[in-house]
Amino acid sequence: MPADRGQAAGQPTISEVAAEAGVGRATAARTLGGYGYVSPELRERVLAAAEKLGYRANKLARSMSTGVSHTLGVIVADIGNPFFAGVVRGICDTSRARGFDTIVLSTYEKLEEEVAAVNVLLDKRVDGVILSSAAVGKDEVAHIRAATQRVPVVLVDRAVAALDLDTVVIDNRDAAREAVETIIAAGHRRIGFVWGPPMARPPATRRELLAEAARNLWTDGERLRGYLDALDDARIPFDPELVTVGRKTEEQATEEVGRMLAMPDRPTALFCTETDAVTGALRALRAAGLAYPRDVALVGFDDSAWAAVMEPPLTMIEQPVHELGAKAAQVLLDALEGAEPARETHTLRSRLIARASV
Amino acid sequence: MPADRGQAAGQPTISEVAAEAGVGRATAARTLGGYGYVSPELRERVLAAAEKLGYRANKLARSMSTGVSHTLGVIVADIGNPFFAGVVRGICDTSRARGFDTIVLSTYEKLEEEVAAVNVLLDKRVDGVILSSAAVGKDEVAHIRAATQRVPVVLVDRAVAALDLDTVVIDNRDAAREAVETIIAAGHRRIGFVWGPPMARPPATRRELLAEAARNLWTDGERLRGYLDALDDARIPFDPELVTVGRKTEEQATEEVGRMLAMPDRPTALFCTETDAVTGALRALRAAGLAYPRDVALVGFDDSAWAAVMEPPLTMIEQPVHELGAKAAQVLLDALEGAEPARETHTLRSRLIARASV
DNA sequence: AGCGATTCTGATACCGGTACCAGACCTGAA
DNA sequence: TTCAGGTCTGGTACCGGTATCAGAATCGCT
Repeated sequence: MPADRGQAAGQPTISEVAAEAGVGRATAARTLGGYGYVSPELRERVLAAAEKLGYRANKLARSMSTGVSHTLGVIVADIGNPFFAGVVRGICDTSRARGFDTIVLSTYEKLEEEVAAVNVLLDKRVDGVILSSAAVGKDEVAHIRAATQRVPVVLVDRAVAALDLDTVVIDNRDAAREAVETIIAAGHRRIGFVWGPPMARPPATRRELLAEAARNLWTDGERLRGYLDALDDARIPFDPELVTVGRKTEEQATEEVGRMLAMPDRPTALFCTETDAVTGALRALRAAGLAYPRDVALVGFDDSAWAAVMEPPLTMIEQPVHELGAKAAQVLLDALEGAEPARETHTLRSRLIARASV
Repeated sequence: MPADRGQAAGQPTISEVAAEAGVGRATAARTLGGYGYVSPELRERVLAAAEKLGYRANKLARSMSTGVSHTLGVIVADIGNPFFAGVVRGICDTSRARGFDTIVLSTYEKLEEEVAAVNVLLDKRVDGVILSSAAVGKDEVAHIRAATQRVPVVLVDRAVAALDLDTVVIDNRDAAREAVETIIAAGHRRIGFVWGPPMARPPATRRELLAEAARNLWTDGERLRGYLDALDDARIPFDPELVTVGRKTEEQATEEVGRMLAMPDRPTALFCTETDAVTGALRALRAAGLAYPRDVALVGFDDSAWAAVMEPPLTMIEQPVHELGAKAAQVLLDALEGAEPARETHTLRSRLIARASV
């Protein structure tokens, strides 16, 4: 006799329900699965039996049989980042509303974790994948390409140039330009850029910087371009000394901003491309005995409750995180329902919340 | 001929690998599954065939057959809360290290979502569940009890009195007492408590407040008790007017703190039990034209980068979020590996980070 | 050489669902 | 009465793995 492997204590199966109701297995399955013909009378009997036994369909078995799991896979760079937490919530809300579960995986910005995550999702036979990838170059997208051959994939927050996929992003470049324009309008001409693409040393030229940007995260590149756009429009020369260098950590931001602040012609304004860059900059400001907006103006990405309660409150860029996730889920779900994949980029608008830091 | 349901484009199965290698299905399965006997020669052939076809085991099918999914289910109250994000990371890190995947679900503090989440996880046949529940009373734990009959369940962050389960929490009561003691040591005697259990109106008595607390989230109750402990030790009479009332939102905190601040004998210190309570209090302070620590001292739960960069920096309680998750995962995994469930409560220590707000 | 033990293989029956299909039963029209 | 057609049921073959087991091949030992 085979052991009762695969059967947790007393999980009733459809066969048991059928036996209890005194009908065939197929009939019970049709009733419980909600497909095919079944007379009201038998239906009633089956339902009663299922109720009595506390039957719950084994979704694993169902997925096996149908090949559909009604589950979306989500891979984000860092679930601990409120930005992604918001995006995930948007995804969950809309997919839930359309009858799909979600499995969320976080890569903590590591490409190898991302590859592993894709495999986990594929192994679990999710129906589709939403991904904010750390991949950039052609040689880093093999796992994504492999995934697209199995299930629809939509990119969120970060476009990947090497890939032609449905993508949902915000207007990073415009948002950055608007922020820097605001700074310029307040009379500043020496504007530091905190958290560009990580480089070993300051770029020698603007060209070198852009080349490096192209080899890094799409969002960073876009925000950098927006910064340069604003500088160009105002005919402010680009100074390579005014962009941070090195790894993207709060500590590094503190250090680099400290370096800028120590320059004889130090920046009078700082544009921070992420929330950790803001806190890092703030630390540097304090260390240098400087205050905003008096000594230096400050604008950053990713608004939060904290930014609003700072004294003075911070001018920040608010991203439509929930909509970003919702839209991504919608695009994916539509594709799953047979809509022709348009492979287009959906760009959502962010918003500059002017407060008192510039 | 049956349609090719269940089979995504070109996913090779074990049968195809077996055919390609010219061996029986069972032999291929043994090789790829890593169990049973198989000669080096055939093993080599099978491996080569699998490689050639790009075979990946269907974990769904495997789970069906073995009844084990190597997946942990995690249900937290709000993944958007950095506290829980940290806990989740702790869980993921350790379960990953021990060969388990995790499925994370967020209930956004709604009990019905929690019930649904439990069902989703059970339907997906996870091997165990880690849960920070919003349930309190005996009548709210049916879903948890049902889950425990199928798989091991460990509670994290929030104990549930009605349940006898393995539980991993922090020393909320002690932490709160220590924080309030610090405030008292600085000479304060009128100390507001921001974000107690939600009540319609201020409690008439201390007894009523405690009764209400018992009907609410465990953490809130513990923190409240710690507050009262410190008051008692210092022989400071309890004033019901000094605890906030109403729903637990940042707005409500702002409003209630505003009310306190308008009192003739207003509090000279505020103890905030959660991060949103801190930002809410800060808003109220600003609205009242008051500054900390000059006019009122401030201590709050859940340290963050922002708290450190505030001017002046905030004294906060830091919770060991990562350890909390890691420990919970460890306890669950041990139970899964057959360790006798001890059904004990593991209490982790938090830490008061003294900065400049008191 | 004979024979039991050991090594190894591949049928085959599961797991718990879904899908197909043959056929029973019941109509109603010719 | 017969038969075409519809309604409804349950047997059975899947899905892609794992587990059992009978038996073939090989081996060592007397």
